[in-house]
Amino acid sequence: MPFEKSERTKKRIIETVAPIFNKKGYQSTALSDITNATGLTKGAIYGNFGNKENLAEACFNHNVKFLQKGLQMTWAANPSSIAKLIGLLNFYHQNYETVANNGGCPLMNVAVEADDFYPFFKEKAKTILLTWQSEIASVIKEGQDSGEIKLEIDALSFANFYIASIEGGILIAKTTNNPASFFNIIENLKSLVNHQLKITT
Amino acid sequence: MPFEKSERTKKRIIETVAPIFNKKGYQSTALSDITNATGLTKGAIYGNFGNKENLAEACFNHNVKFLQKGLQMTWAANPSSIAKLIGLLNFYHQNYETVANNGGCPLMNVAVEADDFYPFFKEKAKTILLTWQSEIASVIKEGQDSGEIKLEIDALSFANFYIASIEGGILIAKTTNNPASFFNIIENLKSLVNHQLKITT
DNA sequence: GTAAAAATATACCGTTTGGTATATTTTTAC
DNA sequence: GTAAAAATATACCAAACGGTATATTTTTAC
Repeated sequence: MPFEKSERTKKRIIETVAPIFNKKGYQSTALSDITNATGLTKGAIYGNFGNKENLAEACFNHNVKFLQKGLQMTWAANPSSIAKLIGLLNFYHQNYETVANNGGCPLMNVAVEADDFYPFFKEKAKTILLTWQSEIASVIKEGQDSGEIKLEIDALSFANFYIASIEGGILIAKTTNNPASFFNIIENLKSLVNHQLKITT
Repeated sequence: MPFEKSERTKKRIIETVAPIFNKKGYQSTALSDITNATGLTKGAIYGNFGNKENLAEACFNHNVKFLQKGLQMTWAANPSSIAKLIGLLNFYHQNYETVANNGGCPLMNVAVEADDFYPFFKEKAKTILLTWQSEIASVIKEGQDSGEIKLEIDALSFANFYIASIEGGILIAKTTNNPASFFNIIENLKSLVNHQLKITT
């Protein structure tokens, strides 16, 4: 079949280079980093991706996909709203090391790097962040409809707080080399979900 | 007096370049950005700072100083522990626009950029972060000693949560161009301080 | 005002950057 | 097996990078 090898090579390049972009930053990762890591030459890279920005975008999408799948799997595995919110916190806890070793949260990395100078990447980070926020908020609203979660809770406000704490927690844990401080954030959020959101009958 | 002009020029360079470093990143800010912004030549820059890294460090210190002074002023202005914790949140609220226009939280920016590749800057960010954390924790402990704050609160754990939420809040607000989402985090934290920490007689 | 010293500008250096045109190799289809 | 096509490697380009040696200007001290 045509294109088959090309697709396999593209995939291999993305998987090899995505962690490097996430660690060094998209601007600071040089073509030489890419050719060294893959063992390919510039000709091969440009033949497959056209330019550095296309490859960077493909790698960013790949980095984000891991976290998006985690949310989808958590949603699918847990019927109740409270269980979804707790389950997602468990997912982040269990995968902290993986994320940390991969260079941290790709959303945060791109947001910080692109914030003041790369409008395209910034817009992408913004969209994903808002989607994430509204997905959490929807779960809270569902819980309110089903009688699981207190009606006086502002769904969007709590979703915002939930996400901010997680992102800040990754930042602190990674910077101080102390995973426990991230786990502490997770426990604090669980406590908020169980005692501030949940209706205890 | 000798050295006087040199000191004034250094100060001017730092004040001009510090926001650029904070926005573009320390690696991605080129000497040409520096000479263009200051109107000086490379000779002048190198005469004053020796190399790019020294200038970057001086600018980072300058960027952090604003936030450190805010904490000191808040501590000095508020005798009680609860008032200190609330006062600092007010300080962050009031200065959000200033920080955002300056390129965001310098600690976050340096932590993200330096995390996986620049050990010196990463160590610096780590130290400042831990100092900040322990300063918040100390205030909480003082509040516990004076009978203002519940004894069952884990001071370090709450300090960690407090800082993480603020950092995450800045990230989200800046990325989504929505200051309100940062103010929302601030209000949530105030609520936690007033209802979870404070002893209400 | 003048000489010494300090600060700044100019002109250069080697290296690395992203990118491209072309040659070579590998894969595909028959 | 062979010819066409696709993928990769090679060799190059101009521009930008951080940095430095030296010349020029400005400031300082007397």
